Parts: sequence; C-alpha cells; structure tokens
Amino acid sequence: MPRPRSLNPIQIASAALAVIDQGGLSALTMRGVAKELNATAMCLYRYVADRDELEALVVEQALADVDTTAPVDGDWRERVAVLVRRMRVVIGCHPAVVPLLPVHRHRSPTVLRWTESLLAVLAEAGLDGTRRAVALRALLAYTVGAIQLEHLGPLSGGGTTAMAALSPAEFPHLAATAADARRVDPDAEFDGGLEILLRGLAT
Amino acid sequence: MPRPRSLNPIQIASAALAVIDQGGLSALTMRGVAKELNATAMCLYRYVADRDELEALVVEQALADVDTTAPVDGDWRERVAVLVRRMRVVIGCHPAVVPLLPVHRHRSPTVLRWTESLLAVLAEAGLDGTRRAVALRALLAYTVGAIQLEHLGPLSGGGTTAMAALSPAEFPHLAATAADARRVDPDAEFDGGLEILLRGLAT
DNA sequence: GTCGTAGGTGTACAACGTACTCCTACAGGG
DNA sequence: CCCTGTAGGAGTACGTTGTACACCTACGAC
Repeated sequence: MPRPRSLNPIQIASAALAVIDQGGLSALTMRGVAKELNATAMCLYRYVADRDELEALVVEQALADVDTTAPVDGDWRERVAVLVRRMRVVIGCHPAVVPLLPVHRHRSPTVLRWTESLLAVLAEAGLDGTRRAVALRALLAYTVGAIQLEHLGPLSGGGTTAMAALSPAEFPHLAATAADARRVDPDAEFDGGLEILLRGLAT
Repeated sequence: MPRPRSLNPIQIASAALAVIDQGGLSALTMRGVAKELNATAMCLYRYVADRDELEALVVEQALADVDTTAPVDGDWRERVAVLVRRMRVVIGCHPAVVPLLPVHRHRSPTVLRWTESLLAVLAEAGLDGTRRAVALRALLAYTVGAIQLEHLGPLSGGGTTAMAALSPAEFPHLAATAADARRVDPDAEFDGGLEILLRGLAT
C-alpha cells in the first residue's frame, strides 16, 4: 500500500564510503552523503537512526570485500597470517575509515565471520578455552593497533621523520631506531610484528 | 611591558582533562573547557592554536604521570612488561582520552621518553637496527590496540556479551570463545597477550 | 601619569546533527 | 477509472560546534 523506497542501505553505504574515501573522515556528514545520493539530509533518517548508524554502515561496506573464508594452504600460523593480511589489505584501500574501526568493529557481520574463521584456525592449532580467547584478543589488538599506527601514527611518515630528527643526546635509541624504521617498508613491518606474535603463540 | 597572562598551559590541560574525565570525550569543547576556567572560549586561543592542539594538551596531561624511568629489576622481558603496564594503568585512569591517543601519541614528550626507555631495554636484549624497529612497532601496536579494545571495543563488556549470544550454529567458535572471554579479567587478558608477544621476541 | 602592547571579551558566521511539519507519490479498493 | 490512506521525501528551524574579527582594557616601562 505505501509508497516504495527509492534508496536501499547498500546505496547509502556505498555513497557514504565514496564520500569518505574522497574527502576524508571530516567529509562524512549527513548533508554530504545526501548530496552524493541527490537527496536531502533528512531523507537519510528514513534508513538510519542517526549518524552513528551511518558510520557503522560505512565500516561494514569498507570491510565487505574481506575474504572471510578459511584459508586452506599452509600450517596454522600461515593460515592465521593470511586472514590477518586480508583484513589489513582491504582496510588499506579505505584509510579514512580507520578511526571508525575500533568503535564499530563489533557491529560488523564481516568482522564476526572473519573472527569465526580465525578462531577455527586457532582451535586447529590446539588452543581452547581461555588460552584461545587471549590469543584472539592479542591478534585483534595487534591488527587494530598496527593498522592505526600505519595510517594515523605519523600522518604517514612525518612522525617517524620528526623522531629521527630528535636530539641524539636526549633520545639516542629513539633517533637511531626512527632512522632505521624509515627504511622498513610497511608490509615488512606489519608482517614482522605478526610473525613475532605467531612465534609467541607457537610455544 | 605587556599585560601578564592569567592562565598557563598546565591549567588549561588540567581543566580540559577534568572536563573529559567527567563528561566524556563529547564534553571536550572550547566553551566547556573555558567555563571550567571561568574564561571565555576565545580566550583559549591565546594559548592553543586550535582544538587539535587542545586535544594534544589533554593527551600529554593524561599521560604525564606515566613513570618513564627505566625499570631495573628482572630480565629484559620483565622490564618491557613493566613499562608497558605502566602506560596501560595510567591510561586506564582516563578512559575517555583513549580515542585521542592514536592521533596525538607522537606529539607527547611522555610517549617519547617512554619509547626511549623501551628501546633501551630492547637494545640490552640484543635487538638492533631493523629488528629493533619492528619489535618496537609490534609492542606499540599491541599496547595501543589492546587498550582500545579494552575501553572502546564493546562499550566495556556489552559486545562480548552480544557475541556470546550469537547463534552457535552460525558462529560456533565465536560464541564459545566469547563465553570463555567473559571469565577472563582484563589484567590477565592484557598480560596474557603481552606475554605471547614477549615470547615471540625472545626467540 | 602616559602610552603601547598584548590579553580577554563579545559578536558573528558557517556547518553540523536532527526534531518537526508539511507535501506528495504511490498501491490497493471501489 | 478515480479515490484514499499511508509512508517517503523535502523544507524549515534550532541548538551546538569551532573559530575569525573587532573591540576594550589591564598592565609594565618610561
């Protein structure tokens, strides 16, 4: 009986993701997303309760193309690494959503499926109960933290450069390490940290 | 010759921290902080360039009582753990600043001194060059990530509870692990993850 | 006392999220 | 075919935010 809807949540999520990809996090406004859809700001409230829910939609849309199926090749450590890297790669395509991840992570079906796959691998590795819960949180913490450091930490490079320029008298190790760090590419850095974690899990 | 200042950066930082501790991150506004100081919003701009700089001040103030001196007791792994735990405890006293940490971390002198101490311990452990840089980033990523998960993840507990209530048919491992996770206290969880990382660093 | 400088205040504006009100396009019944 | 009830979309408006600008004023040096 009623008038049919002219938008759907996927269109809204896509538009919002486009806005944020193009203009950064500060461009994500109700009015901005509405304009992208040739609609008005208030119209969006027929589909989302508030801005918070719009953010959750963006996060889910950004994560949607993470492959959450269980990897089959390699031992369990390699399979964990594959899952974690898949997540990182996809997030890397939408760096502006990084600040939204910690807040909306637990509402995303993709994150749930991904976590389920991760836990399955950990179970195969012989981890169960509390030890598995701790292992999961450690992997989650590292993943979230590393991705944030990568994208927010130095506003991509500036922070590390600034640290490398610190007085070697006051901060000898920091200045030296920052100089070293500039020569490590982000992939190697991420994988290196992940490997440390996986070595720790294996023993 | 000029009129003397009636405020100083420490007063502003303290007032801002008080505001955010009491009213949460959303209470941190120029007007709100000004009211706390019995001043006007515009007055603050004689001391900080913009809101961003005020946030940096809050972060530094919140972290100010982290003891960044090098621990002396225990082997290097224990000393790393002591430094990391000191940071976590202090941040735990100001949970509302957690979302500001990733953005302003690299501007904080306290973080610089803390990092310097951490690197010194890693150097004693025989790590140098690229390997030390990677180890540091891994520890940083875990620390930042774990603290965020702890304070933002589930709005403290609700998310884990929601996950425990998921359909065991669709998410068997997740539902079980979430149920287990509810019985792990936060300190043990954090220390457990940290220990995994340190074990990985030791080999 | 006088003066110049710099600190504090007041006003104002654009942009934000969103509550409320109205108009109107459409699916079903006659 | 028209008519009608319902729900979608638009418009307006309000309170709050950060902050630019102009003004006033309190104070140290002479």
